[in-house]
Amino acid sequence: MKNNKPKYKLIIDAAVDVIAENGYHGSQVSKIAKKAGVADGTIYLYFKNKEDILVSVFEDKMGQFIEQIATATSEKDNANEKLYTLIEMHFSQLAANHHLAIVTQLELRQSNLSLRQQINRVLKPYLGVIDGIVKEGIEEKLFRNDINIPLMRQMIFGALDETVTNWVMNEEKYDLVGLTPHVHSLLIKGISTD
Amino acid sequence: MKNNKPKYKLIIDAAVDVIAENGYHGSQVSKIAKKAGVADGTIYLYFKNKEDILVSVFEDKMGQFIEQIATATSEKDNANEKLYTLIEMHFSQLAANHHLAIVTQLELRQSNLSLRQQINRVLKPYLGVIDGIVKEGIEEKLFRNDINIPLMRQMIFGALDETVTNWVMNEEKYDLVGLTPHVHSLLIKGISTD
Amino acid sequence: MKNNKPKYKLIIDAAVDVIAENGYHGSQVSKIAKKAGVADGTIYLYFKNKEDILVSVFEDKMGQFIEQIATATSEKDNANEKLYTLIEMHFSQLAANHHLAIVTQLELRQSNLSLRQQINRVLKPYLGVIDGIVKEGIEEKLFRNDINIPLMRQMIFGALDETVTNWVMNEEKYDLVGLTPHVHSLLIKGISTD
Amino acid sequence: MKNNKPKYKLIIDAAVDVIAENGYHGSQVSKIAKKAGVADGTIYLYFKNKEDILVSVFEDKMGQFIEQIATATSEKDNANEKLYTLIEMHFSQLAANHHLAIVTQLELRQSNLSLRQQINRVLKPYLGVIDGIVKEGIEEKLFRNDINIPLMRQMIFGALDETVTNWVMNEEKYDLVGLTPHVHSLLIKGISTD
DNA sequence: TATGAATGAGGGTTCATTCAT
DNA sequence: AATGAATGAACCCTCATTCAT
Repeated sequence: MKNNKPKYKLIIDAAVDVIAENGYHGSQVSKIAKKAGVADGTIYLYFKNKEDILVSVFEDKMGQFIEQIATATSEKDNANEKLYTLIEMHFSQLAANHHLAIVTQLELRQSNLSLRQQINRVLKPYLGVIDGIVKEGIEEKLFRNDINIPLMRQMIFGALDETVTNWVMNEEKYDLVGLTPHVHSLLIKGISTD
Repeated sequence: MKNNKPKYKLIIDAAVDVIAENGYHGSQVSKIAKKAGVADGTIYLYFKNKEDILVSVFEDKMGQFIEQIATATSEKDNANEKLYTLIEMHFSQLAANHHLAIVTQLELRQSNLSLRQQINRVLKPYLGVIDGIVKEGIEEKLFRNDINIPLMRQMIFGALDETVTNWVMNEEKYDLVGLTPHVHSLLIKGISTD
Repeated sequence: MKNNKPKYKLIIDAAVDVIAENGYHGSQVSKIAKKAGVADGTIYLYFKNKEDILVSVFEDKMGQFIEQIATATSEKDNANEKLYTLIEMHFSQLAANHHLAIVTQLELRQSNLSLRQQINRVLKPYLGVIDGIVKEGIEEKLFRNDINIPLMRQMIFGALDETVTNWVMNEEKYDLVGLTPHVHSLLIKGISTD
Repeated sequence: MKNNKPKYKLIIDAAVDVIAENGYHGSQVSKIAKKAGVADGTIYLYFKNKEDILVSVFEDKMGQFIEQIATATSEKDNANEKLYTLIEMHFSQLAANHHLAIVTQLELRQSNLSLRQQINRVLKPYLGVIDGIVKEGIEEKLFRNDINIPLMRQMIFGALDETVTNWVMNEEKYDLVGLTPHVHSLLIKGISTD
């Protein structure tokens, strides 16, 4: 219901900007309300509490993020290409959205455990996409069949996430998307020479 | 009767326990002082402020953590074995210290940027150890010579970190150390069948 | 039932009472809030910080004090009568307001330099009134033309201030306003017999 | 007893310097101890508490101040000259001792009521000296015999004190001692032309 | 006498949330 | 639906004083 309201969207977008500009701890509800052009109290007509705003930011933005990746990978023919596309889009979407990258990689991690768990819940479908690619790769005999799928998924996600975080913390000074083939190659072939 | 441990150590150890039990935001200085058996004011004879306690916890505990790994890996003969040992010890040390694992993987990440940057500073030597192993592997021709070392290091660290975080968030229900050969294998050989 | 006074005024009046009763250092913000019948946080909707309450008390109360004196003296015909009126009103206004007298003569002086300088700023117009009377007296040839005006103003203010402070410190046991003719006479004619 | 100890003196002198340099509220006991070259605890072998240090500073320094003035005035032949000498020495002693002037005129006034009352006790003898001069002047028929002596004393002290305070607050930019004849003249002859 | 490590009470201020309008 | 004034709980840190040595 609330997703259809324009104010809901106004507040979500204001929250991303405010958090990116002021940091997690500098983002008071009143500041978000001001940026969104609504009264403080209005926030509570659309969100249960402050944490709900943050979760909703993540749901909303990551929802789109994940959907884009899910759609794009589904159009590829094999697991190898799908993984490449996933990496490329993971990087390109965050590289294209400065504020969102700061919020997801740095600011939202400063939240309490409860929020972190809800964020993980939002990430579940993305992890599902990765799982699907790995499974498909095994079926296609492109990937080894002795791998622990959840573990592989963690490694892929951990590698991408750490790469993006480092890029953000280094003030986005280099070309993130350009790392795609290297990351893909390392995940596919590993580090070994043989 | 009295505790002979130096107060500095008492406070560090108390902080780990209190943070693990109450979470980052539930860890008031007074709670740490009480657990350490000292007065609130005594904390400030040994630490500049609350953030300094947290940084010191990380420096102290991670300092040992890193040193153990550095020593153990240096005793191995080649990069392959060194990487295996690094993974195994990374997992085993955190698996052996429940509270420390919670603090490093979950609670300390909820901190502000300033603290995060200090934490990264402490991690530098560990990243240096990983870099060293990768370089050595290339020299030994065990590892491919076309890999981007900082990227590889990020992927290794990201994979280990994500694996431990997931283990902690899943309430440590499975055997973390047992994942060592799988993680090692994936990093070394990648996911591909050929 | 509810108090219709604006909160700003409620807090100012509460502050005068609380400071007079508890002393400067015994006047916690929470005590002032309680006396004013508002929440602690409400104070900060009307005042920047605690010091701002104190400055505002002085501005508000002394503003009225000074205006009364300025108006009354302007209605007198010559500098001599104006000086008499100034002394009389200076004494009578403080004698009529027990709490205000304690606050201005004793408590507000226990403040830090920054507050003291702001208090001096508020007093400026009063010192200007005194200067004006002295100048007028010189023009009217009632007062000597060889006097240093700032010095004379300091002496007049110092004499009045010291007289009121002594009266307050002696628990207001005698008639302050009754001293008017003596103080006036001493300022006008000096101590000498010739 | 304690007055004979060198450490007592060391601490008193350190206190004057520390207060003049750091202000009343910036003068922690530990800072005074450090400046005096003794341990914090040693302070409490010579002084009951912090307030006692401050009272003792005033007793010690003002004791000398008053004694000098009492001696010098007693050597003059009539009340008129004695008053002149008192003003001159009041100004010159404070003008000669920058730190002491700051402490007596500004910093010590930021103290609580109890300390202020003790300071007044120390000032009593000085007020007695002024009283004596006024009485003598009346007896010598140099001064009017209809004046209220305590009031006159307040006015004299108030005038001198206000003059010195203004000089200190104006960063001692002009010649304080040079004001002596003007202040004397105003006190003796008043402001009137006749 | 002298030390200085240890104590612990005390308070200004912020900000998420509410509710009367 | 919308407002925004009002609420009040929560907490880090300082520093005068003590006391075991």
